[in-house]
Amino acid sequence: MNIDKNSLIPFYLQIEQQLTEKISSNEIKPGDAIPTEAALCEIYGVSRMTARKAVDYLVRQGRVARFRGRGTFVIDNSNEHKTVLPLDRHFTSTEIAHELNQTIENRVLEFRKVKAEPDIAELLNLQADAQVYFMVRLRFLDNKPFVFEKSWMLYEPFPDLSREALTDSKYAYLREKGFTPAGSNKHISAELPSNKIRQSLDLSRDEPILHARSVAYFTDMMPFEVADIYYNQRYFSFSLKAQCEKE
Amino acid sequence: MNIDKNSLIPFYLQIEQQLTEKISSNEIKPGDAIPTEAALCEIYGVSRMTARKAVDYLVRQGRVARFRGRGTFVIDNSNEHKTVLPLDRHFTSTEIAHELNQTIENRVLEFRKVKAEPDIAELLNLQADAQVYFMVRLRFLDNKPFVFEKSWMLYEPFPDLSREALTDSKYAYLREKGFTPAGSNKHISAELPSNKIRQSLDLSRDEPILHARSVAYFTDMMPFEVADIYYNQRYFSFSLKAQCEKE
DNA sequence: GAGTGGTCTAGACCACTAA
DNA sequence: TAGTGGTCTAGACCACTCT
Repeated sequence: MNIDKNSLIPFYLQIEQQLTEKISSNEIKPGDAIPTEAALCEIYGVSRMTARKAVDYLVRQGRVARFRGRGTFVIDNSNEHKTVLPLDRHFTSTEIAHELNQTIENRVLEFRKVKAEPDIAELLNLQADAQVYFMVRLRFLDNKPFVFEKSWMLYEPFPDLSREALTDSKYAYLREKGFTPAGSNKHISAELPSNKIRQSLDLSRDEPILHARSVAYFTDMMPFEVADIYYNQRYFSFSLKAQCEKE
Repeated sequence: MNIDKNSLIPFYLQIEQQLTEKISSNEIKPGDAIPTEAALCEIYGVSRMTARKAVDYLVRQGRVARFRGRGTFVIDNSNEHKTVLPLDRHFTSTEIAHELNQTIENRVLEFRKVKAEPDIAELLNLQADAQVYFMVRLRFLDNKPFVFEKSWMLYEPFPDLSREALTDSKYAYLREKGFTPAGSNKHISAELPSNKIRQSLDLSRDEPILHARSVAYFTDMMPFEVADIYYNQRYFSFSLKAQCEKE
């Protein structure tokens, strides 16, 4: 319950470690408040900026959440109550919503034709500057936003793609047109969200988020869509199956 | 090149947005230094703490890296030079190392028998307090740390498991014993690393990391290992394939 | 030695919450 | 109204790098 002011370890790190210890050991339980910033200054004999910096790290690690006017509280990080969504299945959100008996909603934030940037064009096997659709969708499961999705899709075979089709089901539209999506390759990373994505997904500025750059293809292996997908891990947990051998 | 001091948007956010814009538009290119903290104070007419806070966010987003005594530089975040490792294959690191003609090294940091905590016991279909192996490994591909792995494994069928077997290849050991790993289920999340993991993987304190809670099972679907795996996305990029339909 | 980022202080004013 | 976190200032000393 004290810091060593002669230590090489910065004050804020020492304070963070002690708070972490108290949370891990359940001395401060999920739902409980940690000491207020003023209290931390008092307890450890540091300035408020230093106390805040210690708490900053706990916030970023997702251990606590701050509420102005109320206090800073320990978060229950267990996945127990989160809905599990598979990362290794594609175009199945509608199915999953059915299985779970939950509603699904697609909100189309942007939809227009653009010239493909070089990296997108290359992934789609197009000439640079070819026309593609660009769309941004925010998707809700049970009224909770679960993905923010920017995507670039082939224009040629789908000249009549509409906002309505995207609001309904992109998968259904493609099948109607006689194309069968086969799957996608994804590259997964952990990132901090931009402001726009953070706000859309109803996240705090400081929590990291899962990001996938996905390239989807038809059964003939023709790529038809490149997407940047951001997954909301606040209410959802994302799973995948790994196999030992290639088939 | 100026901030609005009457805006409701905090100064540090305005500065961050302007820097982000300059980096995105390539006005400041990868490898270039952004203005020093003193310069930012001068340019925007703010105190140093405010200027630093703006840069803090860029650091966390992985856009820039700070070097004491030298400056703060824009990072090249393209995946072009990263080695791609599949998340949806299990126990294949040795194979992959072979394919890439790179070395693999497993450093065993801890290895002992412990009583299984309730959550681990449940996942392994054991009684609470049953004996299990607990091990921590740091694994290197081409001398770069690519995963930090804490795992709990069945003790019963493997009374002679040794540090040496873990240093060599866990997969090979299991097959020798007549057990055939079939795959694993993983839950993926984005997190900020603890100090220990950060140091092991040679990361900065501020970059988010991919985490998987994995449950591995044999061909008869018997679970044999629970693992917390942390993936280093600094030198590696992690991929997976998604299918459209269940088989 | 000059310049960089890393840490820290002791204040300040503000917006929001709860009693 | 009292207490909380959110932002901000104008300094300070330090460790490190580069020349």
